[in-house]
Amino acid sequence: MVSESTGSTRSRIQAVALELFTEQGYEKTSLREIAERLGVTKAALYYHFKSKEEIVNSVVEDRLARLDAIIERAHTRPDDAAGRHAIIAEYADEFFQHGPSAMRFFEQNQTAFKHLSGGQQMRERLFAMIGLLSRGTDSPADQLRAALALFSIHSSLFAVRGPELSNEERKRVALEVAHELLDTIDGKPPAGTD
Amino acid sequence: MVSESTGSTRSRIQAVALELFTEQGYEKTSLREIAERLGVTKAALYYHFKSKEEIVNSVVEDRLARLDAIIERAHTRPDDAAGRHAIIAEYADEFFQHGPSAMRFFEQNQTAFKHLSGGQQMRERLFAMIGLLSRGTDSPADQLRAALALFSIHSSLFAVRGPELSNEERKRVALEVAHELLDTIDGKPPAGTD
Amino acid sequence: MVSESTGSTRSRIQAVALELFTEQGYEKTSLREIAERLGVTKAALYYHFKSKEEIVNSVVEDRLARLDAIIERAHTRPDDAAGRHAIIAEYADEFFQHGPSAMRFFEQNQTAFKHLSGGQQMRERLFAMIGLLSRGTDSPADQLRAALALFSIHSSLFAVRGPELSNEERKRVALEVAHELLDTIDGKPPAGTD
Amino acid sequence: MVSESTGSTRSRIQAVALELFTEQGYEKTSLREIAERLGVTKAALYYHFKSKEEIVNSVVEDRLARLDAIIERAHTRPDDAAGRHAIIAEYADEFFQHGPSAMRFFEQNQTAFKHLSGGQQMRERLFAMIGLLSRGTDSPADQLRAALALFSIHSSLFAVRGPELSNEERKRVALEVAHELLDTIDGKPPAGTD
DNA sequence: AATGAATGAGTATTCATTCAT
DNA sequence: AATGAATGAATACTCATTCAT
Repeated sequence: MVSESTGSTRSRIQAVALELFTEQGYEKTSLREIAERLGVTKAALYYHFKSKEEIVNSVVEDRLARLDAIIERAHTRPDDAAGRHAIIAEYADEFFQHGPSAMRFFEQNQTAFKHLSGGQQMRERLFAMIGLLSRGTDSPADQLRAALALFSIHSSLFAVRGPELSNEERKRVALEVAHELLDTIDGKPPAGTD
Repeated sequence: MVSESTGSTRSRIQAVALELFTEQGYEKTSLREIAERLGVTKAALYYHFKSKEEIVNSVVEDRLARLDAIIERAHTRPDDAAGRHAIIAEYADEFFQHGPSAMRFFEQNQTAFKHLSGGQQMRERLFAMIGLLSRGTDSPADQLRAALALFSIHSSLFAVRGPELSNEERKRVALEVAHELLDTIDGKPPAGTD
Repeated sequence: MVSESTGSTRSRIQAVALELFTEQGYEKTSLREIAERLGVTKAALYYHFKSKEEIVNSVVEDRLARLDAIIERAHTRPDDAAGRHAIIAEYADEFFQHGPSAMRFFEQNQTAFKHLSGGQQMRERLFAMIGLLSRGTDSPADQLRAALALFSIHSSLFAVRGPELSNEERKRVALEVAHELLDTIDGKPPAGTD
Repeated sequence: MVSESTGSTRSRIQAVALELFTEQGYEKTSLREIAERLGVTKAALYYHFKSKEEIVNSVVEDRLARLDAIIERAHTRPDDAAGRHAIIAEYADEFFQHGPSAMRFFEQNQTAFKHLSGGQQMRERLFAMIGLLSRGTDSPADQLRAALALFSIHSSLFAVRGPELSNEERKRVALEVAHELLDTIDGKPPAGTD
């Protein structure tokens, strides 16, 4: 209702939409609600985006681009513990910098995302990450370790109940646990783990 | 359109609802759709349940009861690696026996569940499980390990790409990784806990 | 707004829709308007018909059936002036009995009907009639005469300005002119025309 | 998307509008659609015309003027078969020269035209033409013959199925049939009608 | 001569729910 | 144990139109 005219209308729509979609879910959030929060009419949303789905896609788009960059660099890294550490570290940096909101958005809307083009691309990227973290092994256990290493980053936000943990601390903890998981991959644990 | 009339109408409603809610999400699934699949009218659903939410709750209810049993038994177990193994093993048994559908249902509908009483209870139980798996430690890393041990069970269904893995094999893999995580908890191997 | 409960709701919807579609056009007539005239809600319309288009189709359906019957009988008639007289007479009977409303409806909504399945079928039937009235000749002029014979029936409603003409009289006039046109077909004018 | 920039924007708008209104109907055609086809914005349309209706009126205007000229000349012609031939010939010339598009536009949008000032004027002119073609007779049958003579011109475009007929040929056929109709007018029925 | 941004009123359609039978 | 008929409130989306630039 109040229009704190920060930024162009287009990006204000994206911000409010991201927030509401995350809180209440994509389906449950109506365009009326978004418009009201911004103090504009529904028709204004349609001036900037041609459908509800397009709002989602536009929000997802730049996270997708950043993920793609990470994935590209990951391909060039050595297929060993050190390489995997580097990959997950980059992912954690991205996640804690721009990410929590976008990722929570994604996790909170899994079913909706199944049928949204932006969502499907997100899925693909995550599976690509997992694949890259478990390159060179076919072991099911290793694949699972790679997946959990990734989830370690995501989960650190809500699974760790420590009341007043900074994001920096959460990231450190998340990486610590992720490293343990990644180091077990391939049956070649680094020397000093025992 | 007419499902095989197996079981009472009431339980057929629950089964179809669970399936559709999981596939398409709670919000996206309409009572009309459920009714049509069963070959009855919407009004029939209202004979058996007094609202859409109540269908969800009734579906969740017995899983909740079983989870409660597991949690109760968990309280009596020793606060060491062996105890944790026993807890997670029981959880895995439940999950792979009745569970995948119910759990996927839950994971696919996180936002909806935030505002559904059955969902909130599910959340509580999961956090209780994580708490029990990391009893006796305040370490954030340990809490995260406990959470990931739980997610190891859930993730084994989709994160492991092995094409033709049986549920039995998935369970074994999930527990293998879960054990690694749980065994790292506390840095104080069973002895010094008392 | 007033609900003179004549007939089932379903057929009252059809009647009101036909009337409004004819007066104002299909596109210009909203379901809200139809519902209001009937004193029901829009949702009630959707209980009886699954879309706006379906209302049109259902209205057109029985006229279509009657037209088909006429066409079928027309096939069995001799391919001469007498046969053509019989065909057009039957058509005129149908038109003046049930028809004016339905036909005006059709003529007033030509563009809409192009994209409505019921409309396309109507078109087909009319062209079939024209074809049957000009069977056995390839002469363009004859085809045109056949078409105008048909339009003679339709046009008699509005083209004849005589203020207080009964439908019976209009039909007689229409058939008189139609006969002239049909009798010229095929270069075999009936004996006394020259 | 960008049309060949032939002619001023104003007349390009008229051309595209006429085309779309005829194909899809006035109501169904949106200004957005027209603007997109031209590669301009909707607001540009409003620079040239002050409303949607005004676009229609402007398109109709010059046809109206030409019709008026024909009607004026018609008044001066003798009230006999030869005079009527001259009138209909002039009308056919106009119709086949500029007309088919404009006339189809009119016929395809009858309901819309009822409430559009340009449309009402078109109606008037057509009835005036019919009146002039049946001057001097009160016979309903003659009025109908006059109307059908006019429709003969219009119908020749679609009612004659001859695949590759030129407009010139269609005109000839149309006039042949129109003449037959007009020659019967005047209460001087051919011998055998009684 | 035109655009970018927006609006107010409307559209068809869907939904969860109710209730008399 | 269920249906047929209906409702009120909502939804995504579209339209003709306006106006400052």
